[in-house]
Amino acid sequence: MSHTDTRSRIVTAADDLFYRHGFDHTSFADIAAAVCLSRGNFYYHFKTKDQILAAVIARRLDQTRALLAEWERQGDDPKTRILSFIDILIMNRVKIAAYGCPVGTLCSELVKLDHALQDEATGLFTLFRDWLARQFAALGHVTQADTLAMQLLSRSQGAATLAQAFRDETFLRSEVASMQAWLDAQLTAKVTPCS
Amino acid sequence: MSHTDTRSRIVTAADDLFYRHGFDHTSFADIAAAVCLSRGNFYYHFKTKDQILAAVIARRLDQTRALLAEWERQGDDPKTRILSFIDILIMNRVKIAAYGCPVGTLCSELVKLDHALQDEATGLFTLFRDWLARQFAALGHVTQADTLAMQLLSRSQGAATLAQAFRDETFLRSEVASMQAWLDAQLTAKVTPCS
DNA sequence: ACAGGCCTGGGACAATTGCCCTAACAACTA
DNA sequence: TAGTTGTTAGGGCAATTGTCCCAGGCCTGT
Repeated sequence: MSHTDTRSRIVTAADDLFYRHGFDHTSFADIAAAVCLSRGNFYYHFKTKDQILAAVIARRLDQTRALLAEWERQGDDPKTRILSFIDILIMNRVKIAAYGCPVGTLCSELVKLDHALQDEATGLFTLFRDWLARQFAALGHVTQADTLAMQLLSRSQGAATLAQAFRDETFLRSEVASMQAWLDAQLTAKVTPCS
Repeated sequence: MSHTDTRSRIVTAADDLFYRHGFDHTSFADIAAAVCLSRGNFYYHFKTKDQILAAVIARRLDQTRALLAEWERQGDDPKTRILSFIDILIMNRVKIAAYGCPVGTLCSELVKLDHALQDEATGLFTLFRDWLARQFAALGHVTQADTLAMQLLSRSQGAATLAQAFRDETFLRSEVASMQAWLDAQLTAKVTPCS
C-alpha cells in the first residue's frame, strides 16, 4: 500500500469519525482501528492529532470547491445553482438528522475548544457564502448579495440543528420547501417590485 | 457552607464550563478548580460526570420554565411574548457570538456522544417549541402553530451558529430585525389574507 | 542476490482521565 | 463532654490519552 493511499484512508476515516463523534471525542485509537492500523504506527503518518484535523479540513475545502464548480457547470442559471445548494439538505438528510451539518458542528466544536484551526474550518462556510453571494449578484441582487447568502446559510444551519436535535427528517424537508419558496419570492420581488 | 450551596455552585460552574468548552472537554478537575474544591472531594457531591450533567439539564429546564412564565406575565399579548423570545438573541449576543446557542450546541454534542441524556437536553428545545406554538395559536394560527414555532426556533439556531462561526454580533442583530419583520408579516397575513 | 528506501506492528512513555476511599474537620445534639 | 452528622482535603486507582521509538518486513533498483 502506498503512502498516499494509506494517508488518504486515514483522512477519510478521521473525517467520518470527527463528523459522527466529534473531533475531541475521537481518539488516535479510534481512527487507527477504523483503518486497521496499529495505534503506534500512526506517528509515521501524522505526528499530532491537529495534523490530521488540518488534513481533514484541507481536503474538505478541496471537495467543497470541486462541488461548487460542479454546480456551476451543471446549472446554467444562478437560480438552478442555488437550488443545488438547497438540495444537499435533502440528499444528506439521513446523516444530517443523525449528526447535524458537517460544517456547522465542526466549526462550533473547534470554537469551543479554542482550536488553532477554527478559522480554517470557518473557511468552509466562507466558500459557500461567497459562492452563494455571487449567484445572488448574478440574479441582480448586487448590493444584497452577501446578506441573502448569509440568510440562506443561516436557514440551512437552523434546519440542520433542529433536525438533529429532534432527529426529524420531515422537518428538513419542509424547511427545504420553505427555502425554495423564499428563493422564488426573492426573485419575483426583484423582477416586479411592489414597494 | 451548606450542602445545597456547594452543590449549587458546582452546578453553576459546570453549566458555564459545559457551555464554553463543551461537555466532553470539561473534566472533573476543571469544575473542581472553578469552585475551589479538591478534585477528590467531588465524589461526595457527584458520583459521576453524568450526574452533574443531569443536574445541569434539570436546572436549565427549571430556569427555562421560569423564564417562559415570566414572559407570559410581562407580555399581555402573544406577539409581545414572541418578541421577548426573539430578543434573547440580542441580550445574549456576546456569549452567543463566542460560544453559540447554549441549547443547540449542547444538544448537538450530546447526540454526537450518543449520550443517555440527549433526550433530556432536547427537552429544552421542546419547552420553547411548545410555548411558542401556544403563542402562535393564541394569535389565531391554530393549525400552523407548531410549524411557525419550529421556523422561529430554526432561524434562531441558524443565526446563532453563523454568529459563532464568523464571530459576528452584527449578523445576529440583522437576523433579529428580519425575524421581527417576519413576525409582523405572519400576523398581517392572518388579519388580511391576500390569497 | 542484495542494499536502501518506505512502511508497518508492537510496544513504551508520561500525563490525564473519571472514579473511589479514608482520615479529619466543623457544627450541632444530647 | 461525648457522639452524631454533614462536609472537606488529599491521595490513589485502573484505564485511556497523545506522543514516541524501534526492529523488522516489504518493495524497488541495481
